[in-house]
Amino acid sequence: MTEARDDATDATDASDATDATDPSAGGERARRLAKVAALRARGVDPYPVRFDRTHTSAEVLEHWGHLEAGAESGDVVRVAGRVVLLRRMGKLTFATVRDGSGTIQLFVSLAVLGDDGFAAFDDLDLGDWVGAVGTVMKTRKGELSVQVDEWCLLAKAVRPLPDKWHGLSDTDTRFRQRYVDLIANEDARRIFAVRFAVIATVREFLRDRRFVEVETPVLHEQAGGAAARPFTTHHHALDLPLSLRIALELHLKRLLVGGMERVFEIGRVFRNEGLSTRHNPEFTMLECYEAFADYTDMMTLTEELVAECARVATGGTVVDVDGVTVDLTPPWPRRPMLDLIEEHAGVRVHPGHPVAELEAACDRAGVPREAGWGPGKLVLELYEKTVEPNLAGPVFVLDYPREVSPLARTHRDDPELVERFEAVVLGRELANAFSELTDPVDQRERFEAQARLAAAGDDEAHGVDDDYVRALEFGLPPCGGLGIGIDRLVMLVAGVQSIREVILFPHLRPEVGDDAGPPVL
RNA sequence: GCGCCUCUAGCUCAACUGGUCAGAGCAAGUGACUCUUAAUCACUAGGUUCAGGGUUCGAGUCCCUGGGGGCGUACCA
Repeated sequence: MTEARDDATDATDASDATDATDPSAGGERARRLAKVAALRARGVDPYPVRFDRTHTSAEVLEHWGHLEAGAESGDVVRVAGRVVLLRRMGKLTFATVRDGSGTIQLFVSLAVLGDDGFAAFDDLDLGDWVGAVGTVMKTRKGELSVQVDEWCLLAKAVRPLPDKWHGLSDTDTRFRQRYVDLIANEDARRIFAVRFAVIATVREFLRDRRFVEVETPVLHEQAGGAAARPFTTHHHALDLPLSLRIALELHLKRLLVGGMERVFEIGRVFRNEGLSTRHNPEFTMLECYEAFADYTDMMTLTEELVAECARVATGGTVVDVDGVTVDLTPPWPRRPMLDLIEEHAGVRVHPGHPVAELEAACDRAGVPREAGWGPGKLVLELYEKTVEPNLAGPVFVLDYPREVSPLARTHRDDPELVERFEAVVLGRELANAFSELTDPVDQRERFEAQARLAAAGDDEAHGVDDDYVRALEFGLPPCGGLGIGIDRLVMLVAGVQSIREVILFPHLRPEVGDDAGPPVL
């Protein structure tokens, strides 16, 4: 028994009263808080200001990984990380320490540190952050290690780590306390590494093609660019109702009017709708616009971009999502929507057909419909209910009804259709793109049609954006636009089924209970 | 919003049809151990079985209400 341990034990006893009301980890948190007090009493700061690190664990492996078992390099390094495993052997302790790059073993011996230093190291708990100074060596069993000459506590953890083998699997806790998930679960760290790689790849890919990254407002006077219910808020000083954006589209196209020929934005958008494995109220959207291009150019861009993300994230263009293999290698098939409906529902429809006929087609296909839907909406419903869920993909679904696409250019060959596609993978929309509508008169009419829907009670339709039409009146060059849900792209290349797995802090109902409350001291 | 499933120690999980059933592993405490690798070994402690009602001689188990989560569905161009 060392003096330090005596202090800690006494302090624990002194704070026994807190145990009964401590909501976390039984008495473990109180015990560790008592250690913090004991450290301070000895003049040790359990939360010091900084540490000079010379090497990450990966760098130690890179430079000294070749050492022979049992060899000492003689090179001194300073490493830092969280203690995730401890193996105490009496006068020798092995600690596995993890930093952002991996893990490194600390080799800690009584003979080197002396009684006090060794006893203090023995007082560490799993989860504590430490900094260590020592010689790089390899144990007789061949484990690369730092033989510790000096060390210090960098941050005391007062809550215990989850099970070191089984990790943390409770989804509620994993998402609410993502920090614990990231500590405990290798797969969580992997998924977010994929996410960061995908976003970096998108930026690099588009910059290589001379797209300029821009930032546009999140607060809109009038939400537009998509069919969705916005969140609303209020600006106090201006006494102005505002909406959070539901898309990036309208501002980006204004920039093309201004002469910026290729722009993109990766930004958060917000939609006030239900939650599911595929929907989070706020999610990250990529939109890019290219002057003088049309939707066929956007198809090429899409398949190349997605394939490149998959290559960077996984090394190849064939991904596996829960046992289902998807080959993302370009080119992807391009199929008109009306052909697909004919294949899957056995009926040749067209948005130019009479409403009664299309309603009958829906009824025969067992697709529920609402009174008042126009022909375009009926055709779209037929597609979404009978075709989309069955498309393994990747596939480009081409040429949507004009009525349901108020921002897309009328099709060059068919006035009832627009030049629009969605990329579908595993029955889900991954990308949405058009040859953009550039005619200000046509655009105003489309907006007015939406405004009539809104007036009729459709809370996902929006009114006329006068400033946007004014911008078009200055001349929007012919252009193609593309939107990709980054979260869904990450899900695809990371091979996960829930959007919550790829969002660091997914939206959940408010937490109940007192575990997150103030410390009981 | 609706339907189904689920909630047991800090973590991961047990407990046949209601009947010594509140248990195990990890984590924690004590002890042994100078080459471990999820270290090992011995001992110890740890619970409002999500909350509140109810049925019963008896409820972790059955019923009701509420809460969290999951899945499906609706909504989601």
